[in-house]
Amino acid sequence: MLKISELAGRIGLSAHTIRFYEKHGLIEASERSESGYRLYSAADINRAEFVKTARNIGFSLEDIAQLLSIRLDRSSHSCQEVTDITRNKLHEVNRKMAELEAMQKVLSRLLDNCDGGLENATHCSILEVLDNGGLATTGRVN
Amino acid sequence: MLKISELAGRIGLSAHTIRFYEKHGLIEASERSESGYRLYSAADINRAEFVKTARNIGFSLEDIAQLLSIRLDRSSHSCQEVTDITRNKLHEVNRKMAELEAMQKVLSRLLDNCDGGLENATHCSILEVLDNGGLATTGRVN
DNA sequence: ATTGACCTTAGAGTTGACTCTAAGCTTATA
DNA sequence: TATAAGCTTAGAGTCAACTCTAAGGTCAAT
Repeated sequence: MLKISELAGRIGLSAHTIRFYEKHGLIEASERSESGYRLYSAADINRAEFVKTARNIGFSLEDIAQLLSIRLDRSSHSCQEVTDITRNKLHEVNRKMAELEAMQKVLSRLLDNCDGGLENATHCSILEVLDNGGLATTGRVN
Repeated sequence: MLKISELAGRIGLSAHTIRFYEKHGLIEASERSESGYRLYSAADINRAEFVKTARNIGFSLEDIAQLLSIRLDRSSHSCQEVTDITRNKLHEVNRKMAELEAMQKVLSRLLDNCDGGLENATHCSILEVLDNGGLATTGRVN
């Protein structure tokens, strides 16, 4: 049985975060010591590690709550429920990537067109683009 | 001179958001009507459009505040100050992209290895990976 | 004159995932 | 025995960028 900061050290979270996860139903201590300290069993540790792994991959706490409830009673849930959660997450990641890629392209182009020297910004091309509502789409299209 | 919701309609923001931007020093109404309504001049509109364009590109409100102060007095700022802000933003975007790419890889691999059928989740490979601390890095490396 | 749409302000609420504080027990070490 | 480290709780604070609410004043049209 581990105390909270032992568990924390083991899985790489703070004790604060573990209590926070507990409040959200993700992690629990199946026992308490006489003085009320949380005590984590091997099963509790596994569950906490599951949470940490899922979090590392990028699942939200809500996703993880769902995954945990499936994990708790695998036989009454379908494999599809798990892939659905995973696929939704992948879609979300893809959407965000697309957004970031668009930003990346614009920012790189802004930098390409601006020398960035120490002279004053009177004719700074980046400021001009911002003033003119964005990059003109004349010329070649990517 | 435009009233706030006219400006809002013109640049595609809500009146709420414009007031919010004003509170943060990004947008201002250079005049007020007798009854206290905000009135936006052509210069105010340009500034608001600058803000909107920068926001669309992905700059934070803080970045934009800096860009605006440069724009307000271009001759006493260097072009480099602008490229620094832009380059920092690009780095930030690159970092986030790398994170998302890592997530994307893991999620796709999880889905590849799982059939996602309607049978129960007793042997769901995704749950197994989560239980075992993540994807094993045996086999080929990407 | 009365709607209804629009404006004002100050300030609170939202989201997600923490992060920290305060006040007070408990346990281990010197 | 005293001190420090660690635990408990409830609840507040943080971040960014909105988003909304309440209570009230203004304006155009009927």
